[in-house]
Amino acid sequence: MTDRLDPSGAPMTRNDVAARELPLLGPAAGAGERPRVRERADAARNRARVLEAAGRLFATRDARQVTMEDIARAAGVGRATLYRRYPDPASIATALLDEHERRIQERILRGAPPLGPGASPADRLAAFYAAMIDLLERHLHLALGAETGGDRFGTGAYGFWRAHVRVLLTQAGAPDPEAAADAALAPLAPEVYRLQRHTLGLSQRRITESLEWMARRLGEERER
Amino acid sequence: MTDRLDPSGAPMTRNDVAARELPLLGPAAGAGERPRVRERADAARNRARVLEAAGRLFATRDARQVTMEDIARAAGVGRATLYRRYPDPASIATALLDEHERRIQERILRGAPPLGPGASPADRLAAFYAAMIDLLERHLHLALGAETGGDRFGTGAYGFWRAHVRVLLTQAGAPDPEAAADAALAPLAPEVYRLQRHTLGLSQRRITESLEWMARRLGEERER
DNA sequence: ACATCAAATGGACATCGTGTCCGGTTGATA
DNA sequence: TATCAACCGGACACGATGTCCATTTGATGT
Repeated sequence: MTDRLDPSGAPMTRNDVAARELPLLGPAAGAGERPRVRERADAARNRARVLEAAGRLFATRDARQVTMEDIARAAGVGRATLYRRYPDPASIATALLDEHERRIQERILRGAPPLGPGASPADRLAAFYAAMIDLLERHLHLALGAETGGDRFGTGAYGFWRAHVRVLLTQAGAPDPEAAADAALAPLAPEVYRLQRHTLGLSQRRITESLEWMARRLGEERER
Repeated sequence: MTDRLDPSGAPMTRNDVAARELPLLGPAAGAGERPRVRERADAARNRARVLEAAGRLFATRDARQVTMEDIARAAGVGRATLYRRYPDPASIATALLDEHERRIQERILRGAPPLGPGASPADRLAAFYAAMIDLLERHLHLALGAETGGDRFGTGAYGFWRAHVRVLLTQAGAPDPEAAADAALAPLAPEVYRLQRHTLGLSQRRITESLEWMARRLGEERER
C-alpha cells in the first residue's frame, strides 16, 4: 500500500472513528488542524480538480458505477495520484458529504431549537429527521456514492447521528435507547430515500412529514 | 446475453415483481408451476451443487467478496453454466433466502395470530418484526449476500413486506401509510442488523424487544 | 536567483473478475 | 439405438484494480 494522505495532508484514518464515542464534530472540523508541512500547490490544485470532477460524475451517472479510472480521467489526473488520497470512490463521496453533514452537526450542538438544544426530545427528533431529509434531497447522489463501499456505519458521521438520537431516546424514556437508536436512523438510509422519492415518486414533504409523525410517536414521553 | 433460466426452468424475471402490487406469495410458490419440459438430470444435479456451494461460501467469507468464479469453482462447474441461471452472486443468495421468506409469508397470510390475521395492528407488527429478526439471526449471511447487488427493494419479497406493513399502518390510523411503510421496514435492513448484532454486540433479544417497542408505538391506534 | 531534495505525479504493469461465445457432450424421447 | 435439443465449460476480450518507480515540480535555505 502506498502512503495515503487525507485532504489536509494528515494520515488518513477512514473518517473519524473517535466520533463514534462522543457527540463531537470530527477532528478535521473547520479550519483548525494545521498540517505538519504546508501542502504543495500542485497537490492542492489536483485535490480540487478531483473533488470537482468526482462531484460532477456522481451527479451524472449511477454512483455504483463510478470508477477510480473515471474520476482520474475526468479530473485530468493519473490514477495513482488519486489512490494517493482516496482508497475508493466511496471515500471521495464521503469527503464531499462531510462538509454538509458538519453543518447540520453544528446546528444540532449549538443551533436554535428545535434542531438545537432546548426543545422536547420528540420535537428535536422530528427536526433532526427534517434536516437529514433535506440533506438527502439535495445531495442524494453523494450519499448513494458514499455508501457503495457498504459500511455507511463505519464513518464518524454515523457515530454522531447515533449518539444524538440515542440521547434523545434516552430523554424520552425509551426502554433501550442503545438498540433503538439504529432502528430510528435506519429510515434515513440513502437507498431508502431513493426508493421513496424516485422509485415510488413520493414528495419530499410526504416523506418528511411521515418521519415527523414517527418521531412524535417514538419521542413521546409517557408514564411507564 | 445468453438465455437465462430460473431454478424451475421458466424464464426468469428477477424474482416476482408482481408481488409488489398484491400481498401474495411469489408465482413459484410451493411445488406448483410445472416447467414446460422436464429439467434434465445433469442440469438438476448442477443446480443443487451450485446452491449448496454458494450457501457454504456465503456462510464462510464476507458476502461482498464472493465472486461468480468462486461459486463456480466450489461447485465444480464452469462459470458459463452459472451465468446460465444467475446473473450475479446476489441473485443466488436471493434464491437461497426465498424459501425461508416464503415460510414467513405463509404464516402472515394464513397462520395463527399475532403474526397471522386476527390480532391488533400493533401486535401484528411486533410479531412481524420478531419473525424477521429471527430470520436475520439465522440467515444473516444470505441476507447480506442478497443485498450486495444494491437493491433489496427490487425483489418481490420486499414488495410483500411492504404491502403487509402498509396495511397494518393503515389499520392503525397512520396519516400516510404509503410513506411510513418503508420507514418501518428500514430497521430490518441486513446491514443494520449486522451492525447491532455483531459490531455493537447487542443480543437478538434486545434488538427484537426494541423493535417490538417501536411496533407498539407506531401501531397504536388513537383518537385523531 | 539558484541549488537542493523531498513530495507529488502519472505511465505502465500484473492481476483478477466479468460476461459471452461456441464447439463438444449428455441425456430425454421415439 | 438414433436423433436432437439442452446443457456444459474452456477460452477470449475487456475493463477495473492496486502498486511500482522514473520523472517532474515546487518549497526551502543560501
